[in-house]
Amino acid sequence: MNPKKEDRRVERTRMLLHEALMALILEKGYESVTVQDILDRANLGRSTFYCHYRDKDDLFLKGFDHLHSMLERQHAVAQESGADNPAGFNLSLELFRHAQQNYRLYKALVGRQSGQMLTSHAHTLLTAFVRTHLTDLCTGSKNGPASAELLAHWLASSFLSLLTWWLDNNLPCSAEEIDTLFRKLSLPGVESVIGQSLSH
Amino acid sequence: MNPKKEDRRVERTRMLLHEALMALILEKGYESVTVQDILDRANLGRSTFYCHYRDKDDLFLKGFDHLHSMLERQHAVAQESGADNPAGFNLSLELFRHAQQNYRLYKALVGRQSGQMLTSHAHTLLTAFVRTHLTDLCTGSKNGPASAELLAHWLASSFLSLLTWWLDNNLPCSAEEIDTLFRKLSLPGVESVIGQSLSH
DNA sequence: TCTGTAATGAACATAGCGTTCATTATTGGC
DNA sequence: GCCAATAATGAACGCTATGTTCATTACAGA
Repeated sequence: MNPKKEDRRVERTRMLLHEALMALILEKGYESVTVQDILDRANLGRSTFYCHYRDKDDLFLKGFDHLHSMLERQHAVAQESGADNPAGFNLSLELFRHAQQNYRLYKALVGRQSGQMLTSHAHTLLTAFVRTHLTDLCTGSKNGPASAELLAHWLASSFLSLLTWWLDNNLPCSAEEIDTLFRKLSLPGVESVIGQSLSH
Repeated sequence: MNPKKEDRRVERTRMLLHEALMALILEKGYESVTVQDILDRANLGRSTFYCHYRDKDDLFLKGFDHLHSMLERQHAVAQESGADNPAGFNLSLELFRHAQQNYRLYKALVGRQSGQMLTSHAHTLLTAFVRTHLTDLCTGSKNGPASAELLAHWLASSFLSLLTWWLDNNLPCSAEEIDTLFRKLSLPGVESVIGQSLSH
């Protein structure tokens, strides 16, 4: 019953699959990786894969939950460091830097060649994260049809748009510069809609 | 040699295929429409399809070029009506209205359920269109790494983000309202980056 | 050592794609 | 109205990839 005592073969197998997928993503891009590719790379049997995961997306997303943890951690940090940064926007620079450090992986995942799956998932995570931070800012302001939901959706799109451009153009500027650009492009719009100045 | 004198069976066949695809998109969404579905609906043979088009995307995009024509026409109108609207942004309202009129189709095409293909194509078209209008605004301004290319990319993303949200939420407000929102969100950012005020 | 559980992998069923080719239908030119 | 050129047909095929089944084997832990 103790999960730790669960057969460690399981954990090992899952790790093998995940690592094989990651390596293949770097080589071919997510979309063109096939289940058979993963199996060959990990030296595992076909049925083994389907014992653990429903399909390729499932394998990837299960391993991708660490981004969610990362967002949560960032959330906690933002909370304790007080309101020196508004609406969790400080996350953007961290993400740009992380993308810079893991350039090839990010490009394979979120670049033009990648598919819908990941971008869509990342958008969902980002939107959810930003929304929680925006809710307080939006309540009480006469923003008409502009809900926190809409703003979060738009901000996530704005961020991913710049990230994609940055990666597809092979990092033509530093993470700090692209982050500055992101803020200069996005924050004025948010301010003008919620009618409230955000400290920057 | 006169293209008009080309066998009119060709034109008819292509129209049948295109209409079948459109009808099916409304029913099942673009991604889940299969070539066989189109064939069954159009009552055409499999080989006939591949005589005319490379694959499903090809069929769709060939028929989709009318949006490109629409953009070109809009371009011409903007040219002759003078510079009363900056940067071709007057296009946005037209597109929102068109989306409202063809609600079900747009939702099937650009909504959450749709795939990458169309969104990506629309993004490319929009980016190209906006870029030509931005080039003059950007030259001569000290915008650092912010190129017209980047701004166009970002603006297209911003527009598509709002369009998607609007459609996925079943048109919670009017086309005019969502367009106003688009401008309020996007234009301040553009102004702050190119350091130049855009009319209203 | 024994026992339950995980891994195996070959075989199968399914689905969709894109091609081929011999045959049939239609059209425009005469 | 007839003919030659061209378009449409559709069944059959090969291919790739998916996801499932099941009897067998390997192994970790008590």
